Amino acid sequence: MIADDLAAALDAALTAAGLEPPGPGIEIVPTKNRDHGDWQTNVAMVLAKTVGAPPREVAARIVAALEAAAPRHVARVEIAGPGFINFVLAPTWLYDVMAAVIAEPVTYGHGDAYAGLAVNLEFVSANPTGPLHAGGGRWVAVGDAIANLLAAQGAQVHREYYLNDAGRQLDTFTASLLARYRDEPLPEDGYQGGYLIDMAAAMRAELGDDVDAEQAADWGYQAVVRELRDDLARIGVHFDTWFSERTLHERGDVAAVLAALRAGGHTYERDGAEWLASEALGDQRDRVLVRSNGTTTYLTNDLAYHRDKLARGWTHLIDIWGADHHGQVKSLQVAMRALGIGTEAAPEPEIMLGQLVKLERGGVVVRLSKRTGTVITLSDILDEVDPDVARLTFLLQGIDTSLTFDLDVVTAASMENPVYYVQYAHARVSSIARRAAAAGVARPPFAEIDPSVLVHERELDLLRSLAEYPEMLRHAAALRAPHRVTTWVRDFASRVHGFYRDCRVITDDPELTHARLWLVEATRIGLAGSLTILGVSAPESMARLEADEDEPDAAG
RNA sequence: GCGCUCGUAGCUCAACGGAUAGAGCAUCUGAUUACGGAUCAGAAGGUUGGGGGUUCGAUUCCCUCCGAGCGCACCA
Repeated sequence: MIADDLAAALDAALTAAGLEPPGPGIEIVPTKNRDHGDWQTNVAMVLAKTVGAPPREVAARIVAALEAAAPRHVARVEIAGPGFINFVLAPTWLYDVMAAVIAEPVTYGHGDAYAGLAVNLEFVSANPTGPLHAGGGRWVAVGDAIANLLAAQGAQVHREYYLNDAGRQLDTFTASLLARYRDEPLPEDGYQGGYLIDMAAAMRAELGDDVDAEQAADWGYQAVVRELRDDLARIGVHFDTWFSERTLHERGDVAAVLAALRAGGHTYERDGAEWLASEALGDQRDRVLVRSNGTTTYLTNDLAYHRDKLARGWTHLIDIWGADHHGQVKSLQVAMRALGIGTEAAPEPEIMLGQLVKLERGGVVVRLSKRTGTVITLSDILDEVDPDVARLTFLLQGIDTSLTFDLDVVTAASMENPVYYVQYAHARVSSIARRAAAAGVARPPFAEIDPSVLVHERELDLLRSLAEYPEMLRHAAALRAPHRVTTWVRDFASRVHGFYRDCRVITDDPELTHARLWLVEATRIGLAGSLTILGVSAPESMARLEADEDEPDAAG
């Protein structure tokens, strides 16, 4: 590819000019502004200091060497601005891009940055005390997309859901369920959500009128987990493992972790409890491992859990947490290090914090709480919009920013959702292919077409986007930032629509028609590939939008 | 009080330390007897919260102030 060619040429030029080879901070990237050529490098500016000459002077030496042995496709090399070296390329470089896309219709842009890495990605993991709420959909969509991103870089990825089925919250849940079942007052800070009334009725229908506490605990837990699975299936996310916290206690994993920490001299007694000396390791303060009543804290259990994931063979752990849990990040990572796992620079687990979703309805914030009973579930959302809309809405922005999910905008006015804009682009290009086939216009083998007839700016813009796609994917994976894929595909879709408008594909000119049909195919590959990473479908056709006036009026 | 995260166009958000900070929505102007108009073209909109620093270059990194959200349990 062109990036490698340019890098090699630059490397050689630096040597020829008697300069140091490229080091950190030096980049060869596509230009943002077409006035600056097609690709650019900042090498002269970075080297200026050590060379002891002005950047433009250094650039001049490099350019002289570059011109002596110009790499393929390079039409011109220019020095610009503070010392950028700009490469002006012939369009032929883009025809190479097109060939590369066509050669890998399913995996174009994928890489091997994480080949050999076995990642355990834990996300969602909402407590099994009720249905997934609407805001939790963010972790569903983001986690699944990150898994896809990592897999596209060669990692083996395992999606895992942790069920906190051993804590006090589950007891409270059971007590609440039982209270609803017996039509008694809810316990102090019980779950007030209306869903428990429905569950109690379902339990009565299934088990009769003599359910005891133990049966209720078991049935309630099973019912909730079943519901969680169903909700996730509705949005198309599959977890490879549903891990039960109880297992850790039953197998003695928790006790084993405690023993290891004691052996390492990281624990001490105070006030009848057992503490981890975590402040000395970099935590804000020391943490309790074993309460004075003899039970272990979440931290101890979590340590056992993460150690188990590694014991199961995963070489890297990633957790996605809500930002409201950020206070626990340091504790867990520091304690893992006390167990000899991970380093300060590369902690295990890697924890991604995501800002919580703010739900609005008609511009008014809706506060959600299973406790107080205000529950808008993911399932409620999926009753109104299809999974693609829900997913892309959650993937529009980075997880560092708090996301406002306006239920009215996303549901009632869903036609404005960007997902349709992108999917429509895919439906359009698919339509062109169908149209051509119906008209008896066969696409000759790619090797037999002449791509050089593709000279329209719209056509070249499509190929430029596709040229950047692999790097974008690699970067999005490294940053665990699927919203970059969303940004890319929205921009790409915009170029597709522009191309569609200005460049008729099926014409009287067979050569142009053939080349454009292949360009359309490359475009389809880019759209479908990126949407697949996002977990959004790429439809070949869409239902025609009906004009608002055609909607049956409430008065009529 | 301590800590984490954030502050970019009217609104919602982008932007590997790079050149003139970009999109969508909303507003205003235009384009269609259609390879699907759920589209396209254009206009307008900014002291990137304030102030310092690092450097050839800062929305990005560091310090400080202001503002917002969230944590600071022998709950998870």
